[in-house]
Amino acid sequence: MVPDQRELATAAALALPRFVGSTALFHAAVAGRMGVTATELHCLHLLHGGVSDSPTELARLLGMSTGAFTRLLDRMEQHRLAERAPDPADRRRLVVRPLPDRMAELAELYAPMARFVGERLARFDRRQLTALLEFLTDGTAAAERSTEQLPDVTQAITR
Amino acid sequence: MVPDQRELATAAALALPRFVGSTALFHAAVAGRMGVTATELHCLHLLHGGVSDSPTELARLLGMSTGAFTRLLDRMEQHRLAERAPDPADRRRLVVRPLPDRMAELAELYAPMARFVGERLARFDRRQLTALLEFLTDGTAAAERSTEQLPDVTQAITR
DNA sequence: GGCAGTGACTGCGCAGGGCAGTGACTGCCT
DNA sequence: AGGCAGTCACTGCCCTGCGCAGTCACTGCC
Repeated sequence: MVPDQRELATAAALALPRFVGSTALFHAAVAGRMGVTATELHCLHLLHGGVSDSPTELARLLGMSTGAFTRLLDRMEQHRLAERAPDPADRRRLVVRPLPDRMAELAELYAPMARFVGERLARFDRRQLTALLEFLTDGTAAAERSTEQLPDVTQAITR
Repeated sequence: MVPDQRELATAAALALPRFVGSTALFHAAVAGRMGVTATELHCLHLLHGGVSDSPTELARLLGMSTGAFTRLLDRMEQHRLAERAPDPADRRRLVVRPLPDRMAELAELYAPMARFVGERLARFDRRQLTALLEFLTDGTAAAERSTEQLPDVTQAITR
């Protein structure tokens, strides 16, 4: 049987949460092996992606308070994942910089997944890659937007 | 400029962790609105996907101990997300069943993401959908496998 | 019919994160 | 120039989710 377009779409929609769940779990496991938290690893990804170096902004992207982020940074410095540096332009602020120290270790742990991703992507043609890339980047934006615009309507909690 | 195959592939590989991170954060936010934990929601997904109904197996898939899962189940019952039922075949075991009670609420909160996913997938042709679906399902398997086979080699922790 | 193995469940401790308050610093607005 | 609200990172205090290890019930193998 050849699945039609609609079937493929619904199947993909169902596979998505499962994929995200298992991948997030893999991240957590990698973090565990490195002796750090999943949050620290998530932050490290943001730093390496060059998304931001501002504590407040990073805290927002990580979905946590600035207070919690302060202690997250403490841990990340302790674990040699990142470091604080003063912001010359504004003496209240500071910039967060990723450290290269443990990148080799990280790469080693990520290796099996990286290999899988590499192999899979190599099999796709340009149109397929474009679709996947669009889905990922626009999905990221949609997720961030949706997170901020979540309705408060949920008084219906049974308690 | 038209990006070539390799550029597309590396871009996708970079976009992946970001996507997973933001999506996981969205899940956590949805959970927060429902007054439950992200773990409870993750478990609920597994239950609805029909992945398993065994506490031990679910605990494994969620990356936690059976003891912690017992209390997770307690909370899920309290929050009307799932219920325990005895296993007629083995009186030590029990089966976990998802409850429909709060599905409407869940669907409402997921709506913006579901809409995005629906729209995006509708634009893709069959080949693109196939690629995406393969990537998701095989990626799930790869993540689960990789999680279990993580090397212990990480003595290099600076401590 | 005994016994190791497996299932779910409980005390205890720990750690990550929220909340609210603090002090340093900025830049706007008279 | 100078005061003042706003912003930034940081600190108790608390709450909660989870791991660990031990417990009891039950199974099936020998």
